[in-house]
Amino acid sequence: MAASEKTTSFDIAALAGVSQPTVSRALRGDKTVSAATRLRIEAIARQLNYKVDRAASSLRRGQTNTLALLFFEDPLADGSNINPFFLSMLGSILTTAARLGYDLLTSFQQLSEDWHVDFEDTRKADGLLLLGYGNYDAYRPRLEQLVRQKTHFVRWGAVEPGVLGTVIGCDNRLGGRLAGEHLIARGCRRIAFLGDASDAYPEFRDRYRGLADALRAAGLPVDPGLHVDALSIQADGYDAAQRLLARGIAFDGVFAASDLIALGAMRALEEAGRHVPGDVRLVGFDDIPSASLTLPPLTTVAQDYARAGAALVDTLIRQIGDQPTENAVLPPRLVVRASS
Amino acid sequence: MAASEKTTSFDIAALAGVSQPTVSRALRGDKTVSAATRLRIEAIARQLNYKVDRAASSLRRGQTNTLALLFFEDPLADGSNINPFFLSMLGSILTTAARLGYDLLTSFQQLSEDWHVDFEDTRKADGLLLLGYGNYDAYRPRLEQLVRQKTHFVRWGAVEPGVLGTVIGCDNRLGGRLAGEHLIARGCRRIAFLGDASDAYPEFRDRYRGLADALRAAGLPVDPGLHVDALSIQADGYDAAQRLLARGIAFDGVFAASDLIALGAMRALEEAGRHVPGDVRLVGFDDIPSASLTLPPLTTVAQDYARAGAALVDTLIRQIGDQPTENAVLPPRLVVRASS
DNA sequence: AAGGCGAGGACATACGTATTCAGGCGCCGA
DNA sequence: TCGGCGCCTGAATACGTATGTCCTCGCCTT
Repeated sequence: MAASEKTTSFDIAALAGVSQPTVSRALRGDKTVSAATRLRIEAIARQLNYKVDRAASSLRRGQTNTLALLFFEDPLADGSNINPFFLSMLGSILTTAARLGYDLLTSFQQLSEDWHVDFEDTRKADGLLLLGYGNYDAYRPRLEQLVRQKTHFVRWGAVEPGVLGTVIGCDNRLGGRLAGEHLIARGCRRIAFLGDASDAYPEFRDRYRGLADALRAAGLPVDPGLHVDALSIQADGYDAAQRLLARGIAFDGVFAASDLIALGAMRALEEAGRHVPGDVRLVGFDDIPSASLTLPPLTTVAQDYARAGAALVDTLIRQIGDQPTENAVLPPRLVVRASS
Repeated sequence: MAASEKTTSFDIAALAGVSQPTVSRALRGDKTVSAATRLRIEAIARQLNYKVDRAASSLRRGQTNTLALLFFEDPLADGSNINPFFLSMLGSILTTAARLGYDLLTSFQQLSEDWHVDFEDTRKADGLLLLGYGNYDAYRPRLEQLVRQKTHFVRWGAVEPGVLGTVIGCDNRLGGRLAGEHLIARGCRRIAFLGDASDAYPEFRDRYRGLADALRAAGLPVDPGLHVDALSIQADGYDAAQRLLARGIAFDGVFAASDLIALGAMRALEEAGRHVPGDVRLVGFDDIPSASLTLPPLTTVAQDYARAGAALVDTLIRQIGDQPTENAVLPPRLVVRASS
């Protein structure tokens, strides 16, 4: 314990009476090292609390065994407000990465202008995990650059033809339909949609399409007047609901493109004296932790974030290992609570 | 753009007509490089999209410019359930770290048995950030080892004499007193406390002491029968409230040691027909994002997590730089909502 | 005019590990 | 008995950067 110097593989080698390369081989499980030697080396390493130096190993091998997680979002992504839905994925991402021998670097987009090249060029990480409800059009050039650079990355988002890179996402259209069918079954006839449904936000757009599917299937009209744009933050949901109210058009149900939007809308509706669910039935999307705690508890389309996180990491690591990977669509699930 | 090889400082050097060391010095801002040379090198580097290789740099300098964030918590820390209060700190931690030139590795304790040595020995990170409401007694040996190893680490927790390492925390006793005074001012005379108040959980203990301070100052008795142990998860709060109810002792106020406990208690109380705040006034601690969304919205003692995260990172980095650091206590703030 | 001094860079090398290549040793077959 | 073939292991080296040492050149001082 006197040694204040760092323990290196040379120290282990000396004690084991072998050379440094043998130590390296033994600890990496190389089969050319005899079992007896390996066991001896492992014992000594454990005893001295020796751990392979990450930097040296990375430098030599050219890979870091680290993944970078990037929260990228348009509105207010100042870090104090990371979308709780993505935050919920953190647990399973960490667990899965650790199980596969990877560490996780966390960051968010606003922190560096060139996040799309930074992690690759500096060799900080072997691959990127992109999480966020962003403006797809705005990010497209950067994604293109990632593809050009052959950076390994997996994104959470809308799975559709021609999408850039590998994408894992949920079946947003199905989710939208579930929400719509549920509201219709509850007697709603005029269902508003809060969320930007342009191609820049394909996830929200698909949720809207799902709602439209349900409406048409029930023989109900799809009224553009009942669609209000909103980004995925609470303040935007609040504004959107107010704009909807200001239009003076009748509605008896609201499908919000995300739970955060729904929370904002809920407040605006209550402030306007429109009681939920008495006057207006409300459904959200995501099932963030707060959803079950609101007044009233929020009916929502739940995404399986545990499975999502695992799938993201799994896919990314397979991609890093140059194995073929595919986009994946996870099924959503309707969680009925009191708001509808 | 043809080069599929990695760009190195040698490439830049060749193009700039200087040696590799000069490139290194120029990019690190070394003053022995003339301004003209530096500008030339910087221009070429930018053009080639050159970035210093993290692994090589770390190996050579012996430091990584990376911090490790560790969520450690006793109950249910399976990652799917990271305490939202600590999650809320993530934003300011990321921001502050980035501003000071550090990356952030994230992990949680359950993932590795020897987290307390891993990050230091592998040189993955220059320092550790420890976040969690843990059992202090259980962790003490590990903290002692960190101190022995001279690992740089800063912990969020209770600041008190004889504490191990550097600690940033909030004034829990003051927070407890604020909660107590508020409940007393609202007319409560028999206030229950939900939370483990042993020395193993010094933060909860201090909150309890603060409550006792307030009671005594008001000339009210401190009844041990009104104290029920609970760890900081919702399920435990639910159980604790049920145990309290089962005792059959009268109470008109509840101070929960954390918001998660309060949320669980709120449900148990409602299920038992004890209306909040009509029959029982309830106050929590932390001000997690969900607190304002519950039914009724939760009165709570807010911790300034933005400031907390910044202080943690700031202190840790100063410590890494061998500058003297001190424990710090941040003032809490009472946020009055409908639950009281 | 000669010595000195400072600025600006080049040279050599260290950081700790992983891998390629070559060699030693024992055992088997002919 | 000898060549050869595996099985292990050692020697040498590369990964890309950062830094200590030394050198060169130009200018200033006396």
